[in-house]
Amino acid sequence: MAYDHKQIEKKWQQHWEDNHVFRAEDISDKPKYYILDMFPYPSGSGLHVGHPLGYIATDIIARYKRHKGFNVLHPMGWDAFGLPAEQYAIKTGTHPAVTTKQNIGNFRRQIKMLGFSYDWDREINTTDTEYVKWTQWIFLQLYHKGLAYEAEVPVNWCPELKAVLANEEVVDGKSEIGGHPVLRVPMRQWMLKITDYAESLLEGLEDLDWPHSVKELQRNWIGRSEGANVDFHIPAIHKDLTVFTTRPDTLFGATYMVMAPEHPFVKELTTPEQNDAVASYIEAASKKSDLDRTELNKDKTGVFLGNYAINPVNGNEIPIWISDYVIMSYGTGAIMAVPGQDQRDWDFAKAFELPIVRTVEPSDGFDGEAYTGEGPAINSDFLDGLYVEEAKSKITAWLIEEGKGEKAIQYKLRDWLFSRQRYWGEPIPIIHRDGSPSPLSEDDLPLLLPEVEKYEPAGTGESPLANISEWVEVKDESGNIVGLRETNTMPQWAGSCWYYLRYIDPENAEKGWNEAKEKYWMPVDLYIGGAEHAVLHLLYSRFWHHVLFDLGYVSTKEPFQKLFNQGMILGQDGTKMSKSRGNVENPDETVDQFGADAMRIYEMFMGPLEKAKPWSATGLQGCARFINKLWNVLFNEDGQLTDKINDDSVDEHTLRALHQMIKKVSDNLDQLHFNTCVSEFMIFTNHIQSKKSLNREILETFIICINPFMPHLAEELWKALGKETELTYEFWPSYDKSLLESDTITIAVQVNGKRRGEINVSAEALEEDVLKMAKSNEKVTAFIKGKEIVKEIYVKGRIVNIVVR
RNA sequence: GCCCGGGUGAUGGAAUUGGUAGACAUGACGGACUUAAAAUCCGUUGGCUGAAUAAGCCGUGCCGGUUCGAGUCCGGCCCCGGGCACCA
Repeated sequence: MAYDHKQIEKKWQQHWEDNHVFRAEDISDKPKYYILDMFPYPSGSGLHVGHPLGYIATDIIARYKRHKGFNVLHPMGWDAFGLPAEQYAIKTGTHPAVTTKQNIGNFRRQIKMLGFSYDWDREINTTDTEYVKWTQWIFLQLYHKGLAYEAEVPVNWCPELKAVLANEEVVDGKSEIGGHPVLRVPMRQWMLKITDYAESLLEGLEDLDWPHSVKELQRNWIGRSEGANVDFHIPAIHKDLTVFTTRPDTLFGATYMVMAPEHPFVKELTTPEQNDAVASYIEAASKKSDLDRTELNKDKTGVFLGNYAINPVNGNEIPIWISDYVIMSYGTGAIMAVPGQDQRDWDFAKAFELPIVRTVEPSDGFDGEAYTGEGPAINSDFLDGLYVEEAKSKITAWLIEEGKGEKAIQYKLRDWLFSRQRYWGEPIPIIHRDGSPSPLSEDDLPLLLPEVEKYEPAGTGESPLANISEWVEVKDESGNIVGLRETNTMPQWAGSCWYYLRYIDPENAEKGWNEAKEKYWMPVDLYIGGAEHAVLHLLYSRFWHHVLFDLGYVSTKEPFQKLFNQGMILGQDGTKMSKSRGNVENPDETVDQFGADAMRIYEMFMGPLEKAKPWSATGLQGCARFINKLWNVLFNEDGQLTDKINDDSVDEHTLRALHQMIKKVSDNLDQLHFNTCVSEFMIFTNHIQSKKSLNREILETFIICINPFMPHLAEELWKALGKETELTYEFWPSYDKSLLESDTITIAVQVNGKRRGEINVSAEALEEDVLKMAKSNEKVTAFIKGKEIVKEIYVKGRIVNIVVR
C-alpha cells in the first residue's frame, strides 16, 4: 500500500497544533536555542517553492535541537507594511489592512502545510496596533538620544505622478510605473544618525559567525578610510578650504583643487569673469540624475573658479575648480587633486592641461598613467625617499605640528533616510508645534493611522495623511490648533528592525519585551534568510540593537550571533523563477501531489543550502519515491507493519550502518549540510531494504533521526511501532565509536602514488605487517618487481604507498 | 575598475587534517514482472584503447610548483555568479 501523505500529514499537523507541541517555554532550566527565519512580506501571489527553502532548513535544525534537549524558540510572523498593498489600495480602494489580512491568511496556510514546528502562539504582525506601539516607542528612544533629526534631503520626485518614489520604484531615472521622468528635489525628511554608529557597527562584525561575504559587504558599505584633513588657505576670501585625503604623503603633488558644484564656498570663490561659466555648469549638474553623474568612464568636465589656494606644504598657488566628479556628501566635498597618483585626477588634469607632478617613484617598467603603487617619495622635499606608510606618518605629524591639518577617519556610510510619503506605514510620533518638532509622550502610543478615503499621495509630495486635516491638526480643549502631526510614515525596514525581540514576549502590553526573558533568549543563535538582505535589513537592525544596548534595554550588543544565507531555487530552465518566464513552481501543487515531506527532503537534497540550484521535477519524484520505498520496507501490502520487525536479533552490519548514519547526520547537521543527511537516510534505507529481519530498536533510532526532515512520516512510523511518547522530545541518539568500523578494513595500495591494488587488513594491524601484505599482493608485485624500493608509507587505516625507482 | 564567491560525469551534487575522485539521486541503457503500459524490483553507466564485469592510459577550468601522494596547499592565467562603483 502506498504512503498516503494527504491523510497522514493532516493528522499530525492537527496533533501538533491541538497540543501546542512546539510551544517554547518562556524561561526554562534547559539551554535555549533561538532559531529565526527572515519573516516574509505577505504578497498577493503567495509562495513559490524557493521561499520555504530557508524555512525547511531552520525547521530541521529546530527539531534537531529539541531532540538534543534544547528549549527552542522558533517563531514566525509577518512583515506586513509595504508598498504593494498600498498600490492595490490606490487602484481599488480596498484598505491595505484588508488585503494584508487576506494575504497573511494565504501565506499562513501555505507555510503550515509544510509541517513547520513554529510556536504559532508567538505569531506577530508588524501592522498590529500593539506592535506599532513599540516600533514607535523605539523611534522615541532614538529621538531622545539625538539620533533622529529632520533635514532637507533630495527625494525622487515624479511630477507626472505627483508622488515621491522609493529608490526601488525608480528605474534608469524613470518611474517604474508609467516611465515618467523623476527628479531629485529637496524635501523635508526624517533621518536617523546611523553614521554615529559606524565604528560600533564595524567593530561588532568581528565576533559574529556570519558568512565572510556578508561581513565584507557590510564593511565595504560602512567604508571606513583613514587619512588626514588638510587645510588649504585661500587668500582671496581669508578662509581655509579643508579636504580629506587618504594620501597625505602625496601633498607635494597637489597641483589643483576641485570642489563639488554644491559646495558652499563656490559662490564667493567665483571671480566675475568666470561667473557665467560656473553658473551654467552648476545648473547643468543639478539637472543630472545620480546615475548620469556616476556614469562610468565618462569624460571629466569642470570649470575653473578663477581663484587660487595655497598648498600648505610648499606655498604654491594652485587653481580651484568645480567638477561633478567630486561629491558633496563624502568627506568635505572638496579634494586636493594629485594627478600623478590618482587616475581620476590624472584624467581631469589631461582634459584641462593642468600640471602633473609625480611624488612616488613608479616601479620599473611602469607604463600607466597615475601611479597608485608602492615606492619611494620623490619631488617631495623632506619626504623624499620615504615609502608610502612612513611618508604618511611624517607628513601627518608635520601638518599637526604646523596646525594645517589633522588625522581623520571618513565613512562612506550615510545617514538613514527614515521617512516615506506613504499611508501604509507606522506614523512617526511627532507633533510640529511652532515649527519645531515635539515627540509624543510614551503614554500616547500607539499613534494609529486614520481612516482615509483616498490613498493617493497629497500631490504636494506629502503623504496621503496630509489630506486628513482632522488627524493632522492637534487641538487644545477649546478647539485651537496647537500643532500639526508629522505626516510622513516609517519605511518598511522599521518593523523588521526589532521583530526578533517581540517574539520573545509577544503578548507584553507593558513593555516591548520583558528583561528577564530577553536575557534568557538573546542573542538569536541562528538566523537564516536571503542574501538580498545582506546590507540594509541586517545593518539597520544591528544599528537599532546597538542603540538599545547602549540604552540598557537589551543584554547583548549584537542581535544575530550566527547568520546563514540560503541560495535561490531557479526554475527548471536554470533561470530565476518569474511569472513572465513561466517557470514558477508552485508549492501547493507539489505538496498536493507528493506531500510535504517529499518537498522538504527534495529541497534539502538538491545541494548545499547556500547555493543557487535549478528545480527538477524528476529529482522531486526521486525523493517521493524514496519515502514510498521506506514505507514499503516497513509495511506490507495491506498496510500492516511487516512481521520482519522483531525485538531479538541484532544484525551487526545493520547496527554498524545505523551508527555510521547517526554520526554522519549529526556532524552534517551541525554544519548545516542537509543534502548529505538525506543521502545518509537513503543509504541506510537501501541497506535495510533487503534484510529479512529488522530490529525494532534500530528502527526506532532511525525514526528519531529522520524526524527533523520528514516529521509526518516519522510520527506515523513512531506510532505504528507502538510508541506512545511525544516523538518531538525523544532524545537524539549518540553513536558508539567502537561500532563505526569493522574489524577488517580495506586499504588501497599505491605504487609511486598510483593505485595498484587493495588489501584487507585488521584495523589494528601493525605497520610492518600491512606493508608486508601490500608488497606481496600480486597486483602490486607486478609493479615493484625488479625495482628498488625507496620508501614505504602507511597511513593507518587509509593508504599504503610504495615508492620505487 | 575594485571587493567577495565558485568552476568535479549527460544532470544536481559527494569526498575529516592533502590519503581509493565521482557517495546519494536524476537521466540513459539492459533485464524481471505485465496482454501492454505505468509503478516496482535487479543490473550497467567518467572518457579512451579493448570481445571483456582482463589489463592499461587519461581525467576535478588552463599552465606551472610543493609533496611519497594534490579536487584539496602555493604562484600565474581563463571563465561564470554576486556586490560596489568618480568615496578622494
